[in-house]
Amino acid sequence: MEAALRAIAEPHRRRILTLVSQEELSAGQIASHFEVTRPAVSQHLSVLREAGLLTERRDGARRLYRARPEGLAEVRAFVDGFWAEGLERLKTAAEREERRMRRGAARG
Amino acid sequence: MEAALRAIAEPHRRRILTLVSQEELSAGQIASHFEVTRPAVSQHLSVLREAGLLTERRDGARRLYRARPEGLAEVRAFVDGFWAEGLERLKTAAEREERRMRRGAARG
DNA sequence: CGGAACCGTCAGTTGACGCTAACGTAAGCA
DNA sequence: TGCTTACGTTAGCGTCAACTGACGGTTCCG
Repeated sequence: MEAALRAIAEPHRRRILTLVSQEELSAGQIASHFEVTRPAVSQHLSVLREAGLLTERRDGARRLYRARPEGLAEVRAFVDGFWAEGLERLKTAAEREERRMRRGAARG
Repeated sequence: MEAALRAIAEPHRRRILTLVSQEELSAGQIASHFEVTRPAVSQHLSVLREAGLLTERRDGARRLYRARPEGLAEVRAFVDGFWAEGLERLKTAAEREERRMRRGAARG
């Protein structure tokens, strides 16, 4: 999970993931969307691949990349769990508040 | 979103968030769970607070912290959206495969 | 084989991050 | 007032991350 989080914490890499989530693209096609040099994009692709967020496939002299959403499973579990806890807490707080209101109304 | 992702990419900060997601804790109580020095924890708390993942409340000489799950809204939207896209893609791929299987069975 | 296209990798630099030690501040108590 | 507790903040250091430029390895075509 650590690797996945560090990977998507970088804006370029999030854009790369978005690009290859819809269609399979080559390294050159991906690099053409950015202003940084091609080696930089290549490094980002390595980071994403080692984090399990990308699959690499060779096609002749090119390399095609595609998103691998399963790599975000742990991250999703953490964030969703945290979110659910938060909602639960807000809910119980609201209920507590409601009980207090009712007590107040009953007493005057 | 950038700040939130960078914040939760650090293991100590994830543990801090988990700690204060259940109950409100003081800086000292939080620091007692770690082996790093208290100033280090204080810095982590600052990062989390500036990322919108924490609320700070003063109580006399102490400062109480509590998780703020709403700060993860954008992160959750990104990850969940990515996950949904992936599932959809896998689903259509499976359907395509099924059609191919049926064609193969019909022809021989 | 020669050359072009496509892409990864290797130094090397710059900036940011996480940490510790030392200091400063605000609240509580004798 | 003086001491203690509870924290945040700053300066400084080591380390890592992101980037560029130069180079090397494949693949395809004439």
